[in-house]
Amino acid sequence: MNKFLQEFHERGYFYQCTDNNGLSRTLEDKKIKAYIGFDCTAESLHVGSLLQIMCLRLLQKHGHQPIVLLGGGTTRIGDPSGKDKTRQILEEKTIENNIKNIEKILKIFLKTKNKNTSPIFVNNYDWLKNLNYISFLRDIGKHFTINKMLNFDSVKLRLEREQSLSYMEFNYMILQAYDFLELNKKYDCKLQIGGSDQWGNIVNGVDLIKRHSSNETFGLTTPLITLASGAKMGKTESGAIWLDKKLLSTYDYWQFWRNVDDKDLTKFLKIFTEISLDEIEKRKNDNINDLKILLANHATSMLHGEEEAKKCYDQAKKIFSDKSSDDGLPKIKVKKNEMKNKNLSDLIISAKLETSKSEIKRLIKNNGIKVNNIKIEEDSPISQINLNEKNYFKLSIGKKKHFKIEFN
RNA sequence: GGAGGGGUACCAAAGCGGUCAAAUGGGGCGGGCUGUAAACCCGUUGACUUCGGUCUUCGAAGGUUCGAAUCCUUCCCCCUCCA
Repeated sequence: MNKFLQEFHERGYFYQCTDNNGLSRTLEDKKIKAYIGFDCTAESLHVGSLLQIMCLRLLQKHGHQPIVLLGGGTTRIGDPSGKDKTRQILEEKTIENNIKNIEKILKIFLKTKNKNTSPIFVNNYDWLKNLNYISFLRDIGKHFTINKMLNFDSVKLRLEREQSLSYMEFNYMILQAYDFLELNKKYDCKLQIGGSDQWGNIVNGVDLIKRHSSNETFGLTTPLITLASGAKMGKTESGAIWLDKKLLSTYDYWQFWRNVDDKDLTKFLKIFTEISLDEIEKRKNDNINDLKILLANHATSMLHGEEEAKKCYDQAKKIFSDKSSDDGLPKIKVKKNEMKNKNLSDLIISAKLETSKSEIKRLIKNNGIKVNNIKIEEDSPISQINLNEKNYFKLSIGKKKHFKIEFN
């Protein structure tokens, strides 16, 4: 098997392929261009898209060139795959904005130095916006039979549940297939990769290209990654794990990886880091917490850089290992005169660490708030808090959130 | 178009004139145990409060009543069945 495909399998990226042997041969033959489309309904990507990003990097590693399709056109329609309801239609401006942001994030992950593997960014709005309806139906529409379309899961499931499916959404798969055709024509793109929910859309593209221009292309899908808890990758209870530090701090991103379930650890090391499989195998009996740190460091480095990852590690170490040290805690500056007659709870609210006083009371009652590592029994004036010689005190909310409150 | 059923907190779901800030489960948060894990156990889960209470909330707006999530009217939305 081709090396790219082999690693694709070994790392747990593989779910389905339209033609394993054919693809292997093609990849072996020469370096190709492959594309992955990204949904632009949110302003950023979260870790749910990270596997796709890793695929792009893997392509680069093996000398192939990734094409990143940002679906400016298709996002205007909404993919019905896996959805019970029509998505809210987004404003044009929002979509444009999302695309810019997402592109920025992807550029962090992808290598741009080597011309042969540097990613090509495309926006399908460029070719979809000017389609002529009649000629599109004649050229493209004739290759799709309703009989077959009705059998695709994205459509079938909707209909079976008697959920309405608009004609607009029904066309989504045709547009995605057309994207592939367009990329095949323009760039000789031979492969589309996507999540397993994209299988139908991808197969349609491969089919369309064969019928339309008799070119051979391939589709490859990745499994849906779930957490051991059963939750989908990306959205945790406390919010999505965004890949944008404006939405999720580097420290919290690091912590996400540091806190993965034991059962997910090896799987995640394979999928979300580029540590060699030999190395992972060799270290599999290491202390599990060290391995989690390894995962966190690698995953964070890839997105925020090694230096930032190191900072996160140091910060975590100080918070959880050397509890005595207050270095590296997030600092919150407070104006002394504004807080003169205020209680601790007022300070917490004004620093936006919590939003409600009732919540703070509850936390206090449940022993959740500490000042200088000592549980506090009740809300009390700030003036009673002992500051250390450097004019700050340490505030802890729960076991994992710690802050340095400085006065000036 | 006709006939029914329904919209309750983060989600699911009970309540069907006062004892309802609203059962129960999930989720969240906090605590315990531990390894910053999982499992388990306990507490908590509208806001404000001088801790006496006060204010806002059961699709929306009105009304009946001393009193409404609960009854009436209108409107909006969703679902099921029939055509």
